[in-house]
Amino acid sequence: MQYQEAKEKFISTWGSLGTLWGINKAMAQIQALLFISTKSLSMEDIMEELKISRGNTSMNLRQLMDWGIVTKVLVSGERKEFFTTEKDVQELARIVAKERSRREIKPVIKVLDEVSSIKNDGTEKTKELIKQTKALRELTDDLDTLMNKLVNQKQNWLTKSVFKLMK
Amino acid sequence: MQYQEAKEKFISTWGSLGTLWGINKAMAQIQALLFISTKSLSMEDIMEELKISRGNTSMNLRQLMDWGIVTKVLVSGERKEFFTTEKDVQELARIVAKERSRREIKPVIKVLDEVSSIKNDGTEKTKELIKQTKALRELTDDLDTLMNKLVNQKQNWLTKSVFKLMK
DNA sequence: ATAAACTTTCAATAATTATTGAAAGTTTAA
DNA sequence: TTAAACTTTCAATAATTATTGAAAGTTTAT
Repeated sequence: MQYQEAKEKFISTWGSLGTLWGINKAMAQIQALLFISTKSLSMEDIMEELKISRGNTSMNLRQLMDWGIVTKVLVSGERKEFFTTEKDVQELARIVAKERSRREIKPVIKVLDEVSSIKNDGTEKTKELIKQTKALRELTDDLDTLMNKLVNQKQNWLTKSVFKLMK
Repeated sequence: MQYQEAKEKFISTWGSLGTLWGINKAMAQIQALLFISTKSLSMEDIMEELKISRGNTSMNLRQLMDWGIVTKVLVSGERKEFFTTEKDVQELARIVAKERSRREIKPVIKVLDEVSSIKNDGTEKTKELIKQTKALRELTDDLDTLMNKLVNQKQNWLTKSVFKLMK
């Protein structure tokens, strides 16, 4: 496999994996392209490489910047904007975990709290609803906490003590 | 908030959260309905509660059974089939984690391996591609391993030692 | 063997989500 | 101030994904 093929394979795989970390295909592909690029890229560069429209590129770059994954870089002597992504995978994971927690998990916990605190009228079905939503709330909360803790250990978090402990 | 409202809120929230654990809306809603139900339900029951068609119900129930989340139960004296879901949240998490690892994460690791093992022709861009896909491969693999380990600790895995260690 | 009771399949359709491209908006240089 | 260079916006459209419903298939009771 040569460079070009490998690059395309990486970009398309990472793109379709986007759903796993909660973002859309174009967004993931732009990030993937920047991730393996040795220099920052302009909108023009990205459009050309990924064969997507200007509008699409603009919107998805903005979203990536909202997530804090991509940043603008000023290239002296150039008028147009250039973009780069966080290059450290662990920092990337930290950002993604934090954002998903904030955007998706926290709101769900809130709803589960509301649902599990309805008045217990003593009926079987009400008891079951309360019991099960409470259990789910706790699990979701635990997973969220764990994820954030893991991911906030900036140095070697995975390969160090936690990991060994669990052998 | 009364029972009916709480129930609907739970089902719709859990349904839209489906993407977070990688399944579609109807599938997640069926699972949610079964999860808070005190007895097993027939296809008819599910169709009626969720206002979805017979075909949709049938297909999504089959998928849930493929995942190993839902099982048929035989109700004596009844000809039609009844369904129930795993009621223990931790066991549920275990199943979901295992399936997602198998269906999504493992295949990605395979591609990252292929890409990162291309011939190093010494150019900057090739070195970058190899370096970054290797880093991503390791992170993905570590997260996958960790997830599986966590989730295979059947008893109190979250609230016990791991959790305390990370305080 | 037959028919009633039930489930599955799948082509058609609907709903949702992503993408385009051109007009409007903004910034910079002269 | 003007105009060129660039970015953003958003209505229209395309692509994708989910859902329906009726025909085909299966199982069970008699």
